[in-house]
Amino acid sequence: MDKIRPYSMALDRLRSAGLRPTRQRLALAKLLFDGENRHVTAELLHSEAVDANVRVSLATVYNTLHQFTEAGLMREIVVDSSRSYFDTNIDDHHHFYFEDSKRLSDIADDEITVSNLPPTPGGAEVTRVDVIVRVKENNSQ
Amino acid sequence: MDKIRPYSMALDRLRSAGLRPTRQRLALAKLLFDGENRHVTAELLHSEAVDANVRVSLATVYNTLHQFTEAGLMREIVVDSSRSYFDTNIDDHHHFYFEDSKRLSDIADDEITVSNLPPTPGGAEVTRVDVIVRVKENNSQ
DNA sequence: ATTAATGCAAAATCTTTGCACTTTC
DNA sequence: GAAAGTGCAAAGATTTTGCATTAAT
Repeated sequence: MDKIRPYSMALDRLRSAGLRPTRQRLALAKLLFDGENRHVTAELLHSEAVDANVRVSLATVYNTLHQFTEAGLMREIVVDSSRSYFDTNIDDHHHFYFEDSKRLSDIADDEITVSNLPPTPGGAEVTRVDVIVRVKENNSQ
Repeated sequence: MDKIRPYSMALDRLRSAGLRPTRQRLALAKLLFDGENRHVTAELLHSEAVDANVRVSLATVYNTLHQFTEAGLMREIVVDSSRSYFDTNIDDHHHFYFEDSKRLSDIADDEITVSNLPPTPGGAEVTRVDVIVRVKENNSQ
């Protein structure tokens, strides 16, 4: 009884986010939330779905990623102006961005220190602080 | 003889970057580098050029911004996946991003402290560390 | 004259939309 | 069966490209 039950995990997650558990959403949630945290583009997730024999259109993948993000199940990371990344890790954290392979990896919040933030102009409210460490693999490629 | 000579400033800047000082590049350099540091999109710079009666196409503005960036005269800031921003400030620094007005403002390097950076995976070389403080004006708009 | 830059329109991305069809509740 | 979600193709938006023309050295 202590076995992981991924299907119902995804189901519960959708239910508590107020999203109808349709076949497409369940399949995408399974790809996204079963296992480790991940960083995906719409294109990547769509091709994974197709590979897994899930019939879903790219437009629906876009919609779904935005719905998951709005529902607080994921967040969007902006590192490359030509494509959007979505992260299943919604805890406070930061990123390495590998410019060659165009991949992301997490930096936990306690692995980095940002201090001395100046006051925001006009007392604007801080939505989020993103630290992006851009790196380049200087070996291959 | 201590007067500012913006035209030749732009000229010298282009010359030392190895870029031919064409009419379009000179005009754009003038818009960009005369005065305070600025953050521009291609669209914005193009419309400023048109307003200033400079005949230049949007494609050339894109090309020019990229050439200036490659030459180290500017740098690109990624904060919004739907548009590219270019910054005339090439010193180490960070940014506030106003999500409502879609505008940027600089945070000088010494106004913020990033410490305890973890080692890069595989010893990859750090290209740049970007801190983006996303803010929302909670008054108007 | 040679070489580089420009303009234009067309193509290439990536992302969103409109609407008929399908699925969930 | 009412309401919400999906697919598809088409439209949008931003950025890039190809090539003939123009300008800089």
